[in-house]
Amino acid sequence: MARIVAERADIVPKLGEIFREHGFEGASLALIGQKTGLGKSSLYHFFPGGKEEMAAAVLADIDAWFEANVYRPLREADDPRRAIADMRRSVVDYFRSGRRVCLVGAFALDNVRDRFALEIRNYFVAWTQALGASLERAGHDRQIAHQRAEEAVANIQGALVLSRALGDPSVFERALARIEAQLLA
Amino acid sequence: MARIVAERADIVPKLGEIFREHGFEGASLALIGQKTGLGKSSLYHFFPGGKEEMAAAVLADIDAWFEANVYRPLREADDPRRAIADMRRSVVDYFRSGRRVCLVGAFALDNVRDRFALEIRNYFVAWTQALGASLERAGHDRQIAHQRAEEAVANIQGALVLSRALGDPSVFERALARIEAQLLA
DNA sequence: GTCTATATGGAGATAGAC
DNA sequence: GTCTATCTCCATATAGAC
Repeated sequence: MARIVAERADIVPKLGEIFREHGFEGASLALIGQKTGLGKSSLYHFFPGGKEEMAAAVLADIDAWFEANVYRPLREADDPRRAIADMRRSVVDYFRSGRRVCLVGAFALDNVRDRFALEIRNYFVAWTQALGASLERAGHDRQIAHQRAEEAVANIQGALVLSRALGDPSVFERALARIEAQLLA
Repeated sequence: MARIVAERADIVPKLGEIFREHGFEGASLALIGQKTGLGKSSLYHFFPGGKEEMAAAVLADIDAWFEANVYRPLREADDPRRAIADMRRSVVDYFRSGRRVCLVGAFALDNVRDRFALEIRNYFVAWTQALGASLERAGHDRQIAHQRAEEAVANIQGALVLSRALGDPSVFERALARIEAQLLA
């Protein structure tokens, strides 16, 4: 099972952290090599497409994580209100109370936005639709459910921006408490 | 008055647009030279500190604009509720219904965040305090006013992220209508 | 799969003439 | 204040041995 040699699957999460901390352009191959402990040759062995392929792999990894841990629970849970409360916990945890940046949100504001426009779009569409489905099953009108979901997803991003700008994780936690309350109201 | 030769004051707004569109690292000196019509020498004549000084000048310019057009009206207007409605209009206009990125928010998520940590922080603190002052004068408890202001400022950033990610300005406009309604409620 | 060495381009920045 | 020419450095990416 566990091998000494590197595998793509081991590297991708590390790449994610590096991109989160330094951004796409700020994550030089030298830095990536340093942080992953891999030489450039190894990196190109795993990702022949270079940095762009690395970022794409990270985005796919993020998508898979949210699909399994956020979207699907929202869509399929027996109790939609409980699923929303679970979402809050997952999200606060995932973003480390706002200390961790949302890579997709950061990409959306960044120079790379055009290169990953589809992935960025899909992330937010999927989240909004899954949350909308939960709200609908919780008894809301379809239109209202979608509106509220969109609002919540946007507000989470806003909380990430502000809490990072102020260097204050409590901003994020308070915001997520409010967002959950609004969703459950 | 109006001279042919370039002045710092003429260049800074252009720099702002370039940084908004391409990010700090994506705005190469070659690109800046191209878009401003100035050679590198001229740019270094105006900004001996290079790109960092350019970005600092842009942030100072943004701060001055918000101070004059947003913060001061919020603090000093006779009718605080009217000031909040004016803020919404100013903000929708300024961000071109979400088509224009908030440079400060983008910097907050970017690699350059540490270099401009103070300016980024001040932007959001000033906005939150000015809006909080308006809400207080509108009759809210000090604590509540601050909370609501922080929430609104964060939500505006979230609206910018989402509307850009979806490529849909209507997301931004709807969000700002909601935000205004929540502030005036 | 990982190493060392290297190609090549573009980045930020500067010098000095005009 | 703006030009042309140039410096230096580091970026991404590749080649080929092991």
